[in-house]
Amino acid sequence: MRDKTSEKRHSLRQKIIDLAQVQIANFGLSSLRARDLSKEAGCALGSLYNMFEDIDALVLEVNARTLIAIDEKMDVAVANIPQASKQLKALAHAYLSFARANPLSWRALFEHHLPDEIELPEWYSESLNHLMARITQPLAVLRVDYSAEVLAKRARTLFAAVHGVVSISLDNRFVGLASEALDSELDRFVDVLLIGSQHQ
Amino acid sequence: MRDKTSEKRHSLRQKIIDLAQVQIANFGLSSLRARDLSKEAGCALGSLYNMFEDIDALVLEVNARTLIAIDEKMDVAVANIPQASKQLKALAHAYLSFARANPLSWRALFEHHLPDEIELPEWYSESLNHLMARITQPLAVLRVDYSAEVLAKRARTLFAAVHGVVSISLDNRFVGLASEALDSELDRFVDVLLIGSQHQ
DNA sequence: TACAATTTTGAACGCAGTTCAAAATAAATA
DNA sequence: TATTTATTTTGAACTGCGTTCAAAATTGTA
Repeated sequence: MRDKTSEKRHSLRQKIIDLAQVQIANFGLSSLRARDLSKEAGCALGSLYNMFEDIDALVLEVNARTLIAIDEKMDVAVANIPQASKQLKALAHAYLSFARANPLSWRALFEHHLPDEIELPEWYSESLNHLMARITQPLAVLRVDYSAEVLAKRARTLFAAVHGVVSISLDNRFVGLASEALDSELDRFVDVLLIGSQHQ
Repeated sequence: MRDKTSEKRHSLRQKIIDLAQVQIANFGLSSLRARDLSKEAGCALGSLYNMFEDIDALVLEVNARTLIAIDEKMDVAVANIPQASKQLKALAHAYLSFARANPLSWRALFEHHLPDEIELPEWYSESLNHLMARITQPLAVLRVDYSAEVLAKRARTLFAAVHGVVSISLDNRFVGLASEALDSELDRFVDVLLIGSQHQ
């Protein structure tokens, strides 16, 4: 009967992650409540803390899924594109497109901060690295002169820049670019980066 | 005696903003506590809510000061630089330098989110616009062909990109660029943007 | 000085994450 | 199968926080 028990545990755990994911997607990270989740999952409040160290740990699970979802979109985006520069553009647009389609899940990735001293779990960092590798690949083709080390730096800088543009545009703190304008602005931006990098 | 009262009110208000500013600078936005502040300020808990609508309003005051401080650093940074492209680089470095010197205050600017529906007060938006104008100015010199509208878009995109690079580098979520490497990486990055923009 | 208006106060409220002793359930043993 | 032991689940209770508001203190006025 051990299987039955641990199976139930596992399926409840998944159910809770599912529910948290939906909640974050629909109402944002700040709307997540331990009590709501346990009620929806049909378990006791304390059971949540049997499944997860704390709410942060649960959020990490949801964010990991978001990272995977972004990665999958990126995978599809570059699938039939042979040219490396076009691949990079496609990646940027896929990122924007995901952020637009899933703004609250996407924002949760960056809103969520672990308390100081606490490190990200390795499996989470690996997801991040995997995402970064998506960028490294086409960049390596464009800049065969880059060492692995430089390549890694440039890939992260490139990601950071695109992320910044998407981020500030979708946050409505700064008076916004109209949403339609954002596509062409991002397109042009990646062009500028590529051209600049080539002429450097 | 009316003057005495409103003067005291005003100085208590300033004192509370001062205290909140120090607290955020030293221990981050998430360490701010209404009870701590009132204790340190030597007033009752309720008095805080006579001075500020809520804690968000207080945070906005602190963030406004941070924006002003950034603006001042930028002002100094470009003071003796005639060349527009060098000014833009100097602005980027001033931004990085401020973020590095005041990481928690700087992070509070972006960590803090008002609840949905609630708009930023106009005086705050104006500070943001003022900061943006710092970038618009040299960019206008470099690209006299830009209309005012395009100029505004490009300035914001430029800011967003630089912010993204600084942001992701200082957040320790992504495996970090060594701090020394960041300066030269940012320098090169702005070069790429400028060169790319010129050749576009 | 007596009264009215204003300001300050801090106990109390609601809500949220987290804990943990007790209850329920499952496993092991006789 | 009946009994004991181990494991898991439970939810009331604890703590900490932002916020409120009736009462107290203070200030202004007649």
